[in-house]
Amino acid sequence: MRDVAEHAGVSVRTVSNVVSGYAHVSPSTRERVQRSLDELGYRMDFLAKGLRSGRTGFVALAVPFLAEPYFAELAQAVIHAAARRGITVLVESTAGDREVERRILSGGLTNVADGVLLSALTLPAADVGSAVPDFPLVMLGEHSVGDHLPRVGIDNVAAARTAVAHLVDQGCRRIVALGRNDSENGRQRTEGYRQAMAEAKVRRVNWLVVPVEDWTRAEGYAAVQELLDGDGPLPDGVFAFNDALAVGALRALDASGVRVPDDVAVASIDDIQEAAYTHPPLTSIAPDLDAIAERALDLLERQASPDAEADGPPEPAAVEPTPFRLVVRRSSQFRPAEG
Amino acid sequence: MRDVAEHAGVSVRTVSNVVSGYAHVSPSTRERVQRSLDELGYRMDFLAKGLRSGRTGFVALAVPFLAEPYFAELAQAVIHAAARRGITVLVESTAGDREVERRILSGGLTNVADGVLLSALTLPAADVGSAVPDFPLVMLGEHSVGDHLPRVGIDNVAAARTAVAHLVDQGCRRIVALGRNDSENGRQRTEGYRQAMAEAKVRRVNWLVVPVEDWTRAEGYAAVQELLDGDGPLPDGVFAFNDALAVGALRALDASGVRVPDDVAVASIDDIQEAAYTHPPLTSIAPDLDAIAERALDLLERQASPDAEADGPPEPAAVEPTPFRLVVRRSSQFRPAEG
DNA sequence: CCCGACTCTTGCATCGTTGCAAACGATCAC
DNA sequence: GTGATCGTTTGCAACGATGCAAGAGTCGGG
Repeated sequence: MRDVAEHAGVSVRTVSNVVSGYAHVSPSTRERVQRSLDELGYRMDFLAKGLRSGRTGFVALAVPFLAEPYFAELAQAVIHAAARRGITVLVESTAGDREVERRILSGGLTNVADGVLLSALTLPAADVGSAVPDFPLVMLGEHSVGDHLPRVGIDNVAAARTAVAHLVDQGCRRIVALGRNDSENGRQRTEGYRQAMAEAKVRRVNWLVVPVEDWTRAEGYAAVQELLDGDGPLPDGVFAFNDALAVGALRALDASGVRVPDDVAVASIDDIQEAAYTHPPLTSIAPDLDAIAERALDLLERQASPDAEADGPPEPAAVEPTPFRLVVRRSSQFRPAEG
Repeated sequence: MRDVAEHAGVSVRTVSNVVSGYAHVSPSTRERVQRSLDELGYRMDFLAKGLRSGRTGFVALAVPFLAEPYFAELAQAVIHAAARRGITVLVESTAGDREVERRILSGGLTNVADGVLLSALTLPAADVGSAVPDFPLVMLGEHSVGDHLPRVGIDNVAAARTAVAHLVDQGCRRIVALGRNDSENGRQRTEGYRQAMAEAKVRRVNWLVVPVEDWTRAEGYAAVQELLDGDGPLPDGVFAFNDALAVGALRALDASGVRVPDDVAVASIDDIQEAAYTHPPLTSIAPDLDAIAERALDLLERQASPDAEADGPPEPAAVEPTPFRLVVRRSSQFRPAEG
């Protein structure tokens, strides 16, 4: 910038004014500086700007596994939404490591990013504690890790209930819930399953929740395989906690010659792009990723604004779940044999 | 840092020495400073450090679509490899926008990142020109956009040839190549297809290259649908340029009642995780993503090192393609009716 | 007992940019 | 003609860290 100033015969400060679009710069000066700028191929140093102004224009997004389609699509949505605001996204992959998530929560990314979006998969509430972080933070997906933290996501209980109710509507009675684990998300989706089953007055003996380690295709495959190998009565419906599990389940059912949806109906949550191309196409709950991304960024900006501390607890509207919809495809077109 | 110095009763410089692990600091001082550090919850400012030292510890990775599984998995591999070197990855999504890619090439990320990894999908060679960028840059995937730029990726011609040769081995004769477009990658994979067909002495009349816009599931579906609706003879093999296209193709074949692999064998390139769960499981060429990530980072580091300018053109070894292997699954188990 | 060598600590300048407030020149109203 | 006002430009300091080189203190050898 110093070079540019010299080349244009003005002060460094004036160059800064031109670059940052300050109003009171005479057209002639502006043009002259602009020419020097172009001629010398000047590029602004983000670091210095960030150091001086305290804002970097970065938002960090931490997800457990970027290679999992759901998170990849979420990241894409966030990047897109951020780009429209002139914000660049820094994507971190925590690998589901509790330690990494904790480090992020305790401010490991401050100074690098103006705000942090954390999609914590494994983080137990205990780790979060009740400390409110000293930097803008929004939790994605989890809806009760800590009530004091702003968060964005669908209502997991309602989503699960909707999916299971749909299976019930199709005539399924013996519905397996696939995917319980000790995550908050897992608990909530289990609860949604329970509610739907209770509402439908399905007899308790037909309730079955199958636990898995991770919500991956491999786990879904293994769990269903085991179920089929067992000696219990076969289910007529599978509600997978996410699409990856459902994809694994579909493969296992297919491998064992169980027909979907004729013998077993399948539905799940996430509606990743892959879901429209499975065999058969998968019925799934589609969260509005764009809405999630937009709202998350809104919340970050609100936290960053100076009057943030004035309004104490987050507004009720801020924690209202984002919308979702049920996308019905062939996997759930179950019609039980009459009689 | 000033606060810490005051709290510990030493100078700012000494605190800096402790933080950066300078050798000549007395144990007592070190411990005292360390205690103050912990007590005040000191966190180093990346920006200031970066501004002073000229290195940020960031590497930027630009891919066309993060939501495409192949790129998500590639990003995951890069993030993982970078993490082991203490490097943080900044993931950009260019949305396949030529303008965005060009901006990155002309240095839009300098100062933010120590180096840039660019996976350019659409960028024509003309845009690259022959100008060598003034910052560390490594191209991913593309293998002849500009010979002067270091690049990492598999040999696309060989990969395509291997996949097609495999289909030929299975007895396929009328093999459709699905995915030509005007990208460099597309040209190379088309060339590999041609070579394999020629080597197998397949009659020209059985060669067929179907063009598509993007390498997505939807395009793969549409292309195959159109093919089946046409009045030409049906193929007995499909070589898709990537797994996404293959997934779409499988779905279209299934929807039309064409059996895979009995009627048509399918193979493609990428071996994304999804490939093991399609119907039937998809035979695919698996590039070694970890090797790609490692080598790309190596090349960046070499460019960043001070003696980089000494050794003129990149070493031959640096441009040697990374390894890949053929993963055979059921989709290619074609056995033609005898006679 | 003094001096050099070594260890530990420190002050100053600096990276590239922007906030602040003053300086400058011109225009305007009285 | 003079003071107030406005638009335009500028110098200085600062953001938080590190490179450099010098200062303070300690030890051992001559």
